[in-house]
Amino acid sequence: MKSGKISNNVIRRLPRYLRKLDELNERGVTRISSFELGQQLGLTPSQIRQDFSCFGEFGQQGYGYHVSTLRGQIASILGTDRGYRAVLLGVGNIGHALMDNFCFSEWGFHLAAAFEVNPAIIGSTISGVLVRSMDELGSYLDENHVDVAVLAVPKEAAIPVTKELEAHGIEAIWNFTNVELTEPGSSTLVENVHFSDSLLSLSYFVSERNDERAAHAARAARQ
Amino acid sequence: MKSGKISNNVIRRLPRYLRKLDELNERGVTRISSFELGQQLGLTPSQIRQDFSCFGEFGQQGYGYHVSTLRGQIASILGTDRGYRAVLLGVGNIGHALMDNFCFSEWGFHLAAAFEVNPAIIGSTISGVLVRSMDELGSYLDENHVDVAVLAVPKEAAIPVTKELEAHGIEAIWNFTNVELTEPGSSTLVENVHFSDSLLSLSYFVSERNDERAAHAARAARQ
DNA sequence: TAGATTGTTAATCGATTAACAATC
DNA sequence: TAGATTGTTAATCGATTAACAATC
Repeated sequence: MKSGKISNNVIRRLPRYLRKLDELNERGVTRISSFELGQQLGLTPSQIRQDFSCFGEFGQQGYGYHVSTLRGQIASILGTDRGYRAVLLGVGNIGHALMDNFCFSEWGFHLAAAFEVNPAIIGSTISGVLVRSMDELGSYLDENHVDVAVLAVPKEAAIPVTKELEAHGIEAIWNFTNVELTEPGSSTLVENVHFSDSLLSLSYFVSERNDERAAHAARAARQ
Repeated sequence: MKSGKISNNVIRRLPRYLRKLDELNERGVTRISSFELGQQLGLTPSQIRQDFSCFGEFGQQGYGYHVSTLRGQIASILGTDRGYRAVLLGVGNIGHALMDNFCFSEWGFHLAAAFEVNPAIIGSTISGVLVRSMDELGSYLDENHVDVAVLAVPKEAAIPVTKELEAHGIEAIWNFTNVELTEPGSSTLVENVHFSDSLLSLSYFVSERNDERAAHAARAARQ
C-alpha cells in the first residue's frame, strides 16, 4: 500500500465501487476481475487496480477480487464501520424526506436527533427520531457527541445555523441548502448536495446534444 | 473561442460560477476580476480565465468581467434559456419535496407533469403541477414533447420506468434513485443524484481527519 | 497615459492508461 | 503446470498553473 494523500478523484469513485459490489453481492456474484468490473462501470481495469492499490492489496493474482471481501474493505475505508453520529437541521420537505427515506444506518450512520423551529413539528417522532426545538441545539451538541450535521434548513437560516454548529464543535456538514458554506478560513468539512448544479450539468449536456443534431441536420440540408 | 469538446471538469464548474455570480448580483457587485472571483471560489485566476475562454471572450482587459453580463452568458451556455420541459416520476417523499421546494423555473425548466402509482395522490395538484396516473405516462410522452425525466420512483421501479421512458423517446434522465441506470449500450443522458455517494465521501474525509489526529496524538504521547 | 487585467501560449503537474514481471 | 490476473512501474495524456503580449 502506498500511503500519502489520496486524490479526490479516487475518493469519489469509492462509493460507486461500493454500490456496484453491493449489487454484485445481491446477484450472487462472488468473484470479479478488474477487467469485468471495469466493463460494468465504464472504467479501465488499470484504473480500478490503481485505485485499490492506494489502500492495500485486496486481490489475488489469477483469481481477481472476492466480491464481499472487497466490499467490506471499501466500506471500511469509507468509514462506514465507525458508527458516526449525525443530527439533522430543518425538518421541512427535504429534511423530512431524508428522515423517511434515506437509510443512514445502511451507511453506518446513526441519526440521533432532528431540530426544527416550527412548533407544530417539534416533539414529534419521525422514523424513530425525535424532533427537538432548534433552541435546544447548542445544549444538545454540548452534551452529545455528534460527527456530522445534515443541513436542510431554508436558505436564510443556512449561515446562522452553520455558525451555531461550528460554535458548538461541529466539524462536518452535509449541506442540502443551495448556499456556499465553505469559507476560506474555516476548517469545517462541507459536502454539498447542490440539486441545481446537477440539473444544470444535465441541461448543458442536453443542449450540447441538441446543438450537434441541429448542426448535423444543417449540413445534411446543405447537400 | 476554441471550439471542440469541453472537458467534464469545466462543465461541472459552470453551475458554481453561476451561483457565485447570482450572489454577487444580489450583493450589488457589478464588476469582478478573475483574481477576485478566484479568491471567492478557491480557484486560480488562470483556471477561471481558461474555463471562460472555452466559450468565448466575456471579459475586458484592464476591467475584468461585468457580473450580470457574464451571468447571462454562463446561464445561456448551460441552456437555461432553452425552456426545457420536464416530467417527474414518483411523487413519494423525494418527488414531493422536489415539487414543493425545487424551483425548476429558476433554472429555465418547466415541470409539465408528474406521474404516480398511488391512487390517493393521482389527480391532485402540487405546486401547480397535476399528478397523473403512471398508466398515462406512455401516451403523455407520445403527445407532448419532454426533454428531461426526473426519476424519483422506488428502487424496484427504476429500471422498468426507465425502459418505458426510453421506449417513448426520453433521452435525458435526472436520477434520484440509487440505481445505476447507465447501460453501456444506451445513449440516454443520465445525471445521478446519489445521496449516499455524497455522504460516504464526507464519511471518508471525516475518517481521514480522525486518523490524522489520532496519529498526531500518538506521536505526541510517545515523546 | 499608466495601470490593470484579459485571452492565450507554454510549462508544469497530476491522473489515466499501458505494459509486464510476479504469482496465485 | 499453464492460464489468468494481480500490483506496480513506466509512458502517455490531459488538466492546471504560470507567464506575457495585447489592449481596455
